[in-house]
Amino acid sequence: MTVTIKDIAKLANVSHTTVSRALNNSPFIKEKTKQNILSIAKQLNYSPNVHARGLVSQKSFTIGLFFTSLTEGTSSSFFVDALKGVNSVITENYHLVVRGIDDFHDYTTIHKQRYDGILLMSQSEHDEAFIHHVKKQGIPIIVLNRRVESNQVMNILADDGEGAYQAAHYFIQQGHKQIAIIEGKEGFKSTQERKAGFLQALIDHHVPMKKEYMITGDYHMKSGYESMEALLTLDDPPTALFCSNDDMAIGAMNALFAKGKRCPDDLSIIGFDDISFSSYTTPALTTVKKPIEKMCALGAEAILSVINGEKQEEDHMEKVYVHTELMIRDSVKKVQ
Amino acid sequence: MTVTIKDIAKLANVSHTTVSRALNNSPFIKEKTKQNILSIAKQLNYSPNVHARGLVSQKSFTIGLFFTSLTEGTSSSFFVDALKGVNSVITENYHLVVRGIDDFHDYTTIHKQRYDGILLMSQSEHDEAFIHHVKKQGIPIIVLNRRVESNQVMNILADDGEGAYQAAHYFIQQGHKQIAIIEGKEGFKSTQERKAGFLQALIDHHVPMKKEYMITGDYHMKSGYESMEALLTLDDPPTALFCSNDDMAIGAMNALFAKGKRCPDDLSIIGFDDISFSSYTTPALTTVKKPIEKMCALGAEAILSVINGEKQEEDHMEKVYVHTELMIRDSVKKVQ
DNA sequence: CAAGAATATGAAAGCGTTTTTATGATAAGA
DNA sequence: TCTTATCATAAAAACGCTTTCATATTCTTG
Repeated sequence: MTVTIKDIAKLANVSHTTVSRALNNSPFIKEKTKQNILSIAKQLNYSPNVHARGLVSQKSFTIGLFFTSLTEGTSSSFFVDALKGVNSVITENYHLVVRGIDDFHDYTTIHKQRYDGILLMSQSEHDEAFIHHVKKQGIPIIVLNRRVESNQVMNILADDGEGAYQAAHYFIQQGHKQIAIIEGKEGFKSTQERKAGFLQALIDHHVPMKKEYMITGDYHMKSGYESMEALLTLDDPPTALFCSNDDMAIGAMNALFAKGKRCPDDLSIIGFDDISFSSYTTPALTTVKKPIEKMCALGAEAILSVINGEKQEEDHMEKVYVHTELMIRDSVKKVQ
Repeated sequence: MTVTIKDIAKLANVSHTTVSRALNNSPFIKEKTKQNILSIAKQLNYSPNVHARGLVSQKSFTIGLFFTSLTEGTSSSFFVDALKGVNSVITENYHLVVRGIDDFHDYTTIHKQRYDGILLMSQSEHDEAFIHHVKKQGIPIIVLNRRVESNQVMNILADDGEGAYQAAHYFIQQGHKQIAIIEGKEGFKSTQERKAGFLQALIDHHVPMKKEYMITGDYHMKSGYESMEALLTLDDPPTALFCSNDDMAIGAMNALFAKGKRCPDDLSIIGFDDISFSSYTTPALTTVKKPIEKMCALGAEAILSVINGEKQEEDHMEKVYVHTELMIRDSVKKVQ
């Protein structure tokens, strides 16, 4: 039924070995023979059997794109951007497999013969066990988005701290002195880094911080909404609010509206991520853009170059930082 | 290096045949032998070589999740919901491969030995060529979201027409008579169905339709924004607006605000899809909920049952409709 | 207790490739 | 003309598994 190299061999009157070589354009084959074989293959709509090939060549032509979780803590645009980035780089004959780490009970199926390489969009330190397993299997892995301390792991990062610093700095430039923060999900590295960058800007510019101005969220809109409600009950509410992601910023904005207040007149808001909705809120949300798609494209290129033997995994061991950018829109007011 | 059934065989002092049988729990194996082999396998962290297995069993343990396009016309939440739905159903040992049809130059790599089954989240009639190819290869396929006329194809659909009908009907119930529509991307089936359902409701309730009230969008927020601007220049602007998806509804809402008008006081709006942002706009968007995740889960189950031989593809040939639901929130005002 | 039936295991073939090794044909050198 | 080097192709082995067919062992039963 399905056509194999043996079928082609028969028609071309050569051995299947010759066909294999012609298809992989080995130099030891006469040009004429090769062309003949190629044309027959095309005519028969031949497609090599991936399993047979994989069995002998020990390659799977499969790249894994893993997330910490598919269901939790990942905003959908984040997700899609990552997929697009990887997808734009890998060629047709590669399989891109998408999964969440938390889908697995154990890691026995994460095996070198199944994945030529793995991209991990990491959002939590709990991913370490997974990374360790993958490294142990000898699968090339590149961790995106979250800093991994080991210098044995390829790492591409957005400078979250820098981005948060930019946001806080912008508030200060605009004259704000009472600046609050809604933090991300506890335990996430991004949560810590953004908070740290934010606080550093306040310190550097001698802006005092109140304990009541620091609220823990979980990256969901709902928590932004609820945190905002809490802030509004304060005797001395802030004039500016930095949210650790856009979802929470939008939630917060909405809570503000629900209380009859206005943005940016009553409160200025900055988000983080620049999801596609940010430019369509009212007012349009000023936010820190994180180049997810670019990071993933870079990551995919790096992993492919390792797979194809063009580079060694060791050549990629420095941390690569991709710059964040403050997207200034309409949700911040200049005071005084 | 990697452990094979032969290694296990040696340790267990049996033939590799016996190991294979024990691992696949064949009934012809003594319980004691089997347990022994299983424990050794576990101890060695054995994981079967997918290629070897696939080569002989002609299975790939790979499910393809295809979209019309990864980059165009697909809102990100739509995307993620689909992934979640499929993912919740398939087991660990399956590979889920995600791709856009438009990523492919030709379909030679879409081959039976590479995919045990394919789920197509279809958004355009241009997908027919792909569907045809897949059918010809003998790969079980299930088309989601878009009605395919052939009764040789498994099909799971949301009743888009019904949903649009509900939306228009609700407008009419609330007393609206001047109802506009921003349509989706041209050529998409969903665009046509939603429009048809919308118009049908107007017809059934004797509400006249003006040509200027029908504007073609492309499912992106920007087109919603621009279409709204156009509507506002009309001498006799509508009091209600149905948008073919939420993204455009949000864009439209924003254009309304930009002109200093208010929703729903000056204009009532209903969207379609119920993306996660819909409940966090101000006002919260009334919209038609489309159960993407559920559809995909159903689809995945169906395809798995076919793959596992529990059902025949023929058993699934009726069109399955999943009901839409009108999510009533705050963006529609009762008039008079 | 012998003989056939039932049960448990093993040997070998085969899946479709790539790769290593062998062989035949042609060209070059003496 | 004969040997040797070069080139093009073929034969065979290997990848790790499943499955068919054969064989050894144990169990029935008259």
